[in-house]
Amino acid sequence: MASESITLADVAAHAGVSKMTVSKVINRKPGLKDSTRERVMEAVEQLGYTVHASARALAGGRTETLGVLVPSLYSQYLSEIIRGVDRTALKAGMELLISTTRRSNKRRHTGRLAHGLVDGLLIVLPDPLALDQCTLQALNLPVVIIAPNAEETSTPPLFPTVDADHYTGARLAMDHLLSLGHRRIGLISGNEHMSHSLKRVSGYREGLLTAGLPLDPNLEVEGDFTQKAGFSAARTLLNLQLPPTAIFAVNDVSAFGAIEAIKDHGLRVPEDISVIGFDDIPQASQVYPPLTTIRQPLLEMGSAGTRLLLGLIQGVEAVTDRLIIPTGLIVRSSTGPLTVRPADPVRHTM
Amino acid sequence: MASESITLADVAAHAGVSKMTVSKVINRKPGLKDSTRERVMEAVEQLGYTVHASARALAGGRTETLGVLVPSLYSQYLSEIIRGVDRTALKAGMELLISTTRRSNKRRHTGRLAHGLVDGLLIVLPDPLALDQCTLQALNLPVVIIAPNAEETSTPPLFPTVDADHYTGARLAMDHLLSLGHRRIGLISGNEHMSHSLKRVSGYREGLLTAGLPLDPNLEVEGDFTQKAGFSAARTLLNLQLPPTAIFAVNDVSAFGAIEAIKDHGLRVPEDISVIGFDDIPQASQVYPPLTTIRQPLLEMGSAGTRLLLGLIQGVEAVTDRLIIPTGLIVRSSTGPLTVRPADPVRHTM
DNA sequence: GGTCGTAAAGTTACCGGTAACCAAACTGTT
DNA sequence: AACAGTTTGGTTACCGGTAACTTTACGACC
Repeated sequence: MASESITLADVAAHAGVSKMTVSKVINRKPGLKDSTRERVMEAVEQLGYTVHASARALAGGRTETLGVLVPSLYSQYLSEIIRGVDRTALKAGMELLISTTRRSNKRRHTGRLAHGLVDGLLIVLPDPLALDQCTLQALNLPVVIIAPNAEETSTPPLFPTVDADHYTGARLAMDHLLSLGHRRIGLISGNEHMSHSLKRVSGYREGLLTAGLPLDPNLEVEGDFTQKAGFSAARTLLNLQLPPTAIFAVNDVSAFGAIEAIKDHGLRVPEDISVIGFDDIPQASQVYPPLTTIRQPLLEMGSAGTRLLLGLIQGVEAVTDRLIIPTGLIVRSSTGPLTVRPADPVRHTM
Repeated sequence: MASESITLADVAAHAGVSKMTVSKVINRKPGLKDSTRERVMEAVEQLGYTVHASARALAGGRTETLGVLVPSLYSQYLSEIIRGVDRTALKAGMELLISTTRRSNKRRHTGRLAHGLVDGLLIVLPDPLALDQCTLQALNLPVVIIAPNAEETSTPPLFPTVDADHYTGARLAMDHLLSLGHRRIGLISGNEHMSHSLKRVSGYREGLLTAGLPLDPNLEVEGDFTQKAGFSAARTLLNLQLPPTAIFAVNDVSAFGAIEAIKDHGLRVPEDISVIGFDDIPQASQVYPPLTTIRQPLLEMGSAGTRLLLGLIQGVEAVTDRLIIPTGLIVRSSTGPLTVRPADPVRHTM
C-alpha cells in the first residue's frame, strides 16, 4: 500500500540534490549551506524517510547497536541490570539487541550476534556458564562481562568484568545486626556452587568470628534463592532449640520467604526476629515490613558495564579488567534492636 | 589481533570456488555437488567465517530479526510475555531486537527499529499509549500488538491485536468465591483509566449481580496495582463495620499486599478471609499461602502474537484482527470455604 | 556425431548507504 | 581581471552479501 521503501536517492531527487548531500544532512556533517539543509529536511519529512539501518551498518561499519546476552529475561534481578544498560545505551544513542543464551545453539548464536549486527557485546553471566571463549575471542569485537554472581577464576578474566562486592556487603549486613545487639544470627544461604553466595556466606562467618562469636552449623541452612526455600529454611531455624534472634538471607527473595515463615510461626518482624536480605530488589521496599537489605547496585552495574563497553568501542583501553561495584546497607523496617535478654533465649510467646 | 573480518570472498578463495557457491552452501541451496559442499564447509570452519548480518539483510531483504517494543523491562508481567516471544522466535530461528519505548523519542525510535533492522514488529502496549500510528503505517512492515491491558477502542484495531479475556477471568474468580459460600466480597481495583482493570471490575460486579447480590460501594477500594496499594486497600476493607469474607484483587501483586494486611490484622488466609488475585505471575505459587488466582496466559500471548507476526512476515493474511486468549482459574491455598455464619459478621477474633 | 536437457558453478548487477576524493562556485586580494 | 583559498556540492568506488541469469560440463538419446 505505502511506498515500497524510501531511500536516499528518492529524497535526493525530491530535493534536487545528490544522494551524498542528503547523507550529509542526515548525519549532520559540516560543509553545507543552511538553505540546502532545510530543503533536504523538508523532503525528508514529506517522504517520511528513515535511514536503512543495515545499509548504513554495511557501508559505515558501525551498527549503533549493542548486543546483550542474558541467561533469561525472567528474573527481576536481570531486568534491573538490563535497565541500567538500556538507560546508558539510550544516552549514547545505541539500540539494544537482547538475546537469551539458550541451550544448544550458543556458539552459532554468539557468532550471529557478533558479526555485523552489533558494535559490542555485553554478556551477563548468571552462573558458572562455560563461555565459548574461543569463538568470542576469534571475532575481534569489544566484549564486557557483567558477572553479578559469576565464578571467580584465579586467572585474570579474558574480558573486562563488572562485579559487585558481595563479601563486603555481607560484612555490612552482619555489622548491622551485631550493632543492634544480635548474637545468635541465622543464615539462609544459596546454592553451594554459586560463587556469589559463597562470598556472602564467608562474609557472614567472618562477621561472626570478628565479633568473637562462635560459628554454629545449626544456624546455617541452605536455600536456593527462592521464596519457598527461604520459607522452609526459616522454619528450620525457628524450630531450633535455641532459635536465632536475627536472620541473614543471602538474597531478598529468600528473606521474603523467611518473613512469611516467621509471621506464620506467630512471631513478628522485627520485634521478635530481625531479617536482613541482600540485593535490594524493587519489591524489597514494597513489602511489609519494608526489608532491610544490602543494596547490590544492579542498575549501576549495568550502566558501568555499558560505559566500559562504549569506551572499548571507541577504542579506549579498558581502565581495569575487573570492576568491583560497592554494595551498601539499606536500613528499612525488618531489622530492630534485640529486645529480650540473651539469658532468656526461649521465645515461645504464643 | 584476529583477522579484520572474514568474508565470503575469503572463503571462496580458500576453497577455490566463487563467492556465489559459498553463499549457496551457507544457505543450503540445492544444485551443488556434495564434494563441493564439503570442501566449502571445510574452508568455512578453518577460517571461522560467520555471515555478516547487515550485508545479508541489505542484499536479501530479510533480517531474520523480530523487533519487540516494550514499555519497560522491569515488570515480571512483561518479562513473561517476552519469554513467550523469545521461545517462539527461537523456534523460527529469529533474533530479537528488544527496545523500550521511552519518553520523547518514540517516533524516531519506531522509525529506526523498523527500517532495515527487523522483519516485523511486535508491540507490547502497557496502557492507553498513544501509538504513533501514522509512522507505523507509513513503513509497510508487519506489526502485531500484544495488549495485555490496552484500551479497547470501538474501531477495529489498525493492526492485529492479542489480548486476554479479562472479563471472563473476573467472572471465574467471582464464581469461585461465590461457590465457596462467600457473599460479602471486597474488590481491590486498579487505576480507573486502565481498560483491563475496568473489564475485571465489571466482571466482579456482574458476578455479584448475577448471583442476586447487591453492589456495595464500600466494598470497592481503588488500588494502583502495587503491593503497597493492595496493603492499604485491604486495610480499608478490614476496618469496615462489616468487613468482607473474601477479597478479589485485580492483580496478584495487589493480592500479596492484601494478604500481608490481613495477616498484619491478626487474621489468617484463607481461614478468616479468602483472597484471590489475577495474572498468575510466577511468584503467586511461591508465596505463602500459595495464591489462588486467575491465570492470564502471558506466555501464550507472547507466543500467539509472535506466531501471528511470523505468519504476516511470510505473507499469510491475519486470521483475525483481535485474538482473545482465554484466562483460567488456578486454585491454590489462599481461598477457602466460608467458615462463619453470615448472621455473625463480626470477625474481631483478637 | 550432433542436439538437447540437466546439473553444477560462475557472472553480473544491485541492495542503500558512506568514505574519500574531486569539481564547481564563490570569496577576497592585489 | 587573474589568482589562490575556501565553501559547497557531486563523483566514484565499495561495504558483503544475494537474486537472477548465464555459462560450462556432462550424459543421454536419436
